Amino acid sequence: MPSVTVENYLKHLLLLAEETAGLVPMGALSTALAVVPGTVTTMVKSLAAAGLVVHRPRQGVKLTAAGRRLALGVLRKHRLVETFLVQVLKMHWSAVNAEAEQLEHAISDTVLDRLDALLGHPATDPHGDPIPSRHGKLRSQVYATLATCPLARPVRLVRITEQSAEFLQFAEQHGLLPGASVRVTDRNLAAGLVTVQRPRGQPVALSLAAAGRILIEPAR
Amino acid sequence: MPSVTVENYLKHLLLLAEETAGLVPMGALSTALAVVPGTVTTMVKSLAAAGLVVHRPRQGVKLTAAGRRLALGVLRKHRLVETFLVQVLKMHWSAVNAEAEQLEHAISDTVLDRLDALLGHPATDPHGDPIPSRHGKLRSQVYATLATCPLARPVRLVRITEQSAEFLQFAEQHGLLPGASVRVTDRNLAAGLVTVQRPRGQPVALSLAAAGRILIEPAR
DNA sequence: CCCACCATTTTGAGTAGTCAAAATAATTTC
DNA sequence: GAAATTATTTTGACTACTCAAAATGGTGGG
Ligand SMILES: [Mn+2]
Ligand SMILES: [Mn+2]
Ligand SMILES: [Mn+2]
Ligand SMILES: [Mn+2]
Repeated sequence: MPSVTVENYLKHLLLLAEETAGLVPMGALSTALAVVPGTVTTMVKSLAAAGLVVHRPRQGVKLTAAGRRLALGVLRKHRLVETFLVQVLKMHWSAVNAEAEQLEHAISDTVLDRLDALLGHPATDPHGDPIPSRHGKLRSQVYATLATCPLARPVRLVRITEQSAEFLQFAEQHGLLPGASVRVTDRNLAAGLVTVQRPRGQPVALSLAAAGRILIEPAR
Repeated sequence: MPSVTVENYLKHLLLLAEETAGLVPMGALSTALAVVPGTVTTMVKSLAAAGLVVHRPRQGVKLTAAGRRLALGVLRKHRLVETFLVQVLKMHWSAVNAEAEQLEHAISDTVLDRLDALLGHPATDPHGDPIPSRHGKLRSQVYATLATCPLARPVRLVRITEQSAEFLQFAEQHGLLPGASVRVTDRNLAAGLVTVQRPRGQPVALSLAAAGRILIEPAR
């Protein structure tokens, strides 16, 4: 069985691959895992020796099919656990990422299946992140974001890709939850500011970076 | 925070202390943890240096107050998780010990409290094992067992201290569950055999060793 | 009292993962 | 097209466990 460390490397590699074309740079992994770059080089070489990743020195890494399979398993655990924590234990969506970070390594496939059934086989977690299927299918649709969508048109939030507890608390406070319907009333590229209006409520100002992490689809 | 290894050493030390007078011999810990004796010596010395245990060379180990406090926390997690797995996820009581062995190290105190509330603050787990309170109180009553109770009198099973999946499956098949009411009809010390009769059903034969792991109280 | 046996400890070695700091390669900048 | 900057790799060292096998210490039988 892969160690907790290996599972974390593979899962983060999968997440980074989603937002990176081609190889994931070593530095990105190093940042995501909060370890020093040299450590990543060492670990990636051993993952490569185990056939879980391909390492192109000085260029980056990517998962092999075997590595991706393992990573999807961990990600499925992560997101189902998050869903459980919110729906059954009524925890706040800003707190569950940290919890799931540990639990994803401790849950057996048996427990996972039971959890999945208990929750009614959900397709997404509390943040709108898609949950990989039992057989490793991951619905990864490309969405527009609050940073790119047309102005004034009503849009529905489908997913928040920012994990930090502070941001999620802020978002919830302003009704920016998956399913909410809003309109972008202004986008000031110079100032890097996006203004969002929801049906009944004050307008909310977001940085362009934050807006880019809120995925949407046209409403109605 | 203590590592998974340290948590396991402390928890097993607590369990072994329950069935041992005085110091726990190094060999007992070595067996319980499935590591070689020399490893236990090394680890116990480092636990002693951390103030979690007292080590009397060539005699044994015991928990300090600090070590016991930590061990009770782990045991509480273990038993609440077992209860959750049986009551909410409907798993078999013979499967949950192995699952909880991992999860006990991955659950935060926050999640634990929610779980405890969801389950209605249970006093015992599915095996009848007492669950330590949030503040580290462990009800440890001394019970008779099927190996020691008077013959022919009705007794109620309160706790099964044997954890092996095979035994628990066997026990369940013969209705030997916490709460069940039975009578010991015969006890043959020479053959090491105990015969148990339950209200409607065939008599069951148990080894003396197995019978000693089924704790009871007088019924009615 | 001594020897044999058993539990425990010691010694030496290995694996997994990590960091700090120096070396190297690739990319920008001028 | 150097020189400077930045990313990555290498090197050397450390922590936390673990095992195999040899050494040691108690105990209990003769
Ligand atoms: Mn994790
Ligand atoms: Mn999520
Ligand atoms: Mn454990
Ligand atoms: Mn139990």
